[in-house]
Amino acid sequence: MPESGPSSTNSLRVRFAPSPTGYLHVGSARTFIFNWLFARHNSGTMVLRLDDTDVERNTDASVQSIFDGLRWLGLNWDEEYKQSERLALHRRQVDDIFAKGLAYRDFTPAHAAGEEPTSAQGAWLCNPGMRDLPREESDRRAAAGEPFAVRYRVPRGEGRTLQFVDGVYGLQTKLADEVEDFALLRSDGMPTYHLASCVDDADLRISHIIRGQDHLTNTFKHLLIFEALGATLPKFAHLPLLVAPDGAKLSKRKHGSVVSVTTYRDAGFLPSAFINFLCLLGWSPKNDREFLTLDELTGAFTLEGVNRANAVVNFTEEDPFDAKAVWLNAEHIRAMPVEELSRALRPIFERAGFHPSPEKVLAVTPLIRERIKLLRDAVSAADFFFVEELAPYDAAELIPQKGDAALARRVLEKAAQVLVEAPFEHDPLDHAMRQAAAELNVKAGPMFQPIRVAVCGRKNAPPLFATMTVLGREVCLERIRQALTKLESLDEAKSPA
RNA sequence: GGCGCUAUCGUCUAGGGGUUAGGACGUGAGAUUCUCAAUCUUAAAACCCGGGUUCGAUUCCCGGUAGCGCUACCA
Repeated sequence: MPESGPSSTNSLRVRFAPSPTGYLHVGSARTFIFNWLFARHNSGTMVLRLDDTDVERNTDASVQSIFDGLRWLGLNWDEEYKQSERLALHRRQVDDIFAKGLAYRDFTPAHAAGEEPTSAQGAWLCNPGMRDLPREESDRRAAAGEPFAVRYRVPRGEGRTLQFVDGVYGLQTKLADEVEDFALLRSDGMPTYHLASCVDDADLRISHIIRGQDHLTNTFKHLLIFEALGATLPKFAHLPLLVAPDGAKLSKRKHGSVVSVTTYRDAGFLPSAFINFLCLLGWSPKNDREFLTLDELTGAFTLEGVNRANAVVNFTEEDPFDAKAVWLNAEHIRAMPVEELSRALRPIFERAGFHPSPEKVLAVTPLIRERIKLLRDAVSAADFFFVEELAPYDAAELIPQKGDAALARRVLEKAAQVLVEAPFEHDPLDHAMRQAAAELNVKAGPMFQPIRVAVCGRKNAPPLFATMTVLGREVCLERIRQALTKLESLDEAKSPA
């Protein structure tokens, strides 16, 4: 369909515009993901723009953390901008709007953040004294160096209706008379969010603005700015908000690190699972599917599938992660090729202080992959494969529920005998051990439990023969010997009593 | 306060004028198994309230209520 040059692709362009005032939080991540999905689904362009006009609150650490989060997600973007580098354009456009008479200077001193606005009782719309200040006086005061903000002169008393069709929420209308004279430029010369955002969206030819629903009503102001700019209006689509179980908007301040993307990363979520989970919050493929790969999500994503009600991320004090996110992560882990999963697991083990060879990790991976929900679970699921010396455990664990220490000893002694000779491969081991059980006239359960505890140091572990195969003959025999010693000490402790 | 948005199991959601209101997570029970896990079967669990419209509303309309958002020289 493109008729001209090589660079001429689709004109569909979306942007993700975080402001670097904290780490990347899950709501922002979802907005990013939806934009990305929309762009890729439609072969459009994804723009990343740092909305950093709030000098006071922006930090480099935050910029870093946002990039960390985005990089982890693994979704790329095509173009990158920083608003702070585009100030000249913003100011020029403000001058333009002012020159057209669509804005005016407001010399009222700014009130401090958090301070109650002057007329809190009713809706603040404008300060007629400033709005109607004669141009000569305005110019004179400005020339005299008096600080001022520039405000948009919202049409009043004309009964004008502002409207747009939202890609998610449908037709939105509002009376212009109900929109306040919002600021375009602060008295320190910095553009406001509304101005900078619209100027850049127009300049970067953004075709679809997909963002959080908290901007739904701001959009009326943006309509006015685009009009003043003489720019073509992009399409808007607002996303339902992600909220905490108490219904409040997810905030870094109130909910802490559970809303940070890095928390999920560090706990061992797979990016694919995290993305999958976030997509299911406020969007549905409408075919009862829950587990979706990135490709499947890209193929299925449409704005029509986005719903309108806020979605709860169901975390608690005890458990910071939504159970569905955890389940999806387990699903994605199981869907991963063993080779790939083992590669993902290596750094986890390293960080925990284990340094197994890649081959060993590869051998262990299939044994634990159905037993872990988060990557970090692998440490507690597999530690006994890597330690030189088993962590101390209660000798009583060696005794099967229906049995006594004597039985445990008989079983372990028999096992020690058999294992000296038995080939260390799964099926032959299985065969040999079952035969040993038959000879002892012991059932599988009571037979294998003492051995499992001896070899793994705990009752719950992966299947015994596969585990022993990975551990190897020497380690198994040594641990069984140690278990027998433990049993003796148990007897000694008991007998004098 | 003003303006706006929203409302289906605990949570995420499907659906839509007549359905046993579907799925998933989680929870309970059972099956399987050398333990755990995985897997399978199964159970409990929802249309915010009140009016209309209609032969019939959970679905459409209006009102109420509740929640959320915006109402900054924050974004």
